Amino acid sequence: MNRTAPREDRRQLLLEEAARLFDAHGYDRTSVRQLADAVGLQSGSLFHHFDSKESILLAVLEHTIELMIERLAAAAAAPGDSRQRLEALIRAELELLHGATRHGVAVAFFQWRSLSTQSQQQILKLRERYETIWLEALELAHRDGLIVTDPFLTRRLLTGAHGWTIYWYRPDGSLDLDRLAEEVGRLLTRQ
Amino acid sequence: MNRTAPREDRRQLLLEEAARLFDAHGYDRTSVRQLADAVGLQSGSLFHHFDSKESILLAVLEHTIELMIERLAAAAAAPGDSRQRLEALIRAELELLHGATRHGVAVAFFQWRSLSTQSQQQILKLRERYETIWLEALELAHRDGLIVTDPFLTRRLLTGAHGWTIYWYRPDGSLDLDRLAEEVGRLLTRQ
DNA sequence: GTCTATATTTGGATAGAC
DNA sequence: GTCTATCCAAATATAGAC
Repeated sequence: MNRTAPREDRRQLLLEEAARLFDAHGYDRTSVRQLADAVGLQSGSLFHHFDSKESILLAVLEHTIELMIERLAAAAAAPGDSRQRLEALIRAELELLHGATRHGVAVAFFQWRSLSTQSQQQILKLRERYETIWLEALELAHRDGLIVTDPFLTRRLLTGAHGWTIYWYRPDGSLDLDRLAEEVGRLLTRQ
Repeated sequence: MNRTAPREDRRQLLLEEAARLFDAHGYDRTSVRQLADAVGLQSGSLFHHFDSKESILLAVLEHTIELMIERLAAAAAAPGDSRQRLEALIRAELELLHGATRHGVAVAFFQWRSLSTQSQQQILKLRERYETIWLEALELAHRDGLIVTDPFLTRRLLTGAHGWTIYWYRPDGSLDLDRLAEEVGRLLTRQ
């Protein structure tokens, strides 16, 4: 059975706890001692697994964005016309932002500035694969007359609108995620 | 002549430089030594003007949000129908984000999490006055059938879309600010 | 009101035993 | 692979002279 090896378990656990802490307090205000505590290690022991604190953030981001690409690609691959595809992507991104993956995704949206310039470039390259999926769907929607603003511009505005939901949207409130996705879709496409 | 006193000049200069540095590097990665350097002081001398590093961030935010309220209120007070008012507010917010006020406004959007919980509450109260102006305009637009999504939801999505422009929009590029504002307006209102 | 000097804490990271 | 112990740098903030 495809059971993860203990070695990978430990690393995976650390990445999850790191995502949670970086999301809750910000990368800069999270100490390596807090990270170590969260996985039941002494701070020095962390450096057996990672070269530096920054490399932990980098690993969180890489892992998270790979996952984002996977989920978004799956949503884009579902059958349907351009409207249905666009709705699927909106729904997928909101699920990434508010489902089980939320901590890592929040970090991906709002903590990348704590990386060195070099690491930022590296992450940007990864992120481009994610954005390409979006752009293809938006260009299709544009050709079909579903959206009238430029796809590139539309995506950038949408990125901000979606990312910001982290700061106000609670899926257990009166507006459920399906409904939010629907409203975003209405706003984006012909009303 | 209403000339600012030297005492106020110094404080004002520090707030401007602090906004610039906090915007460029983030509050947490800006040291008091850098702040002091930027205004030609030794680090210890800063504490004659401010109680703590956090109180500098708080002062930047208070000053900036007061200014945001002022500008937004002015835009809202201009004559015109609900569509024109909405367009004026969009334009005003984008000017705040990309004009001379941009550093402070960027800090207001993305650095508030570095404040203590108490200070965050304080800033939130101030910010509510800003948001009230938006909500009134959006409710008007909603009554006139200009927008169909809930005004409150619309504002939250718009906040994110606008704030995120910090990370990609450059007013000296091919898309000027008037044009961007126009596109945002198109997206928001009936297309 | 600014300086110099420094107290004090905390942070990331390393060394070497086990 | 983890622990203990600790190094070292950097940070915020303070004290007291000028």
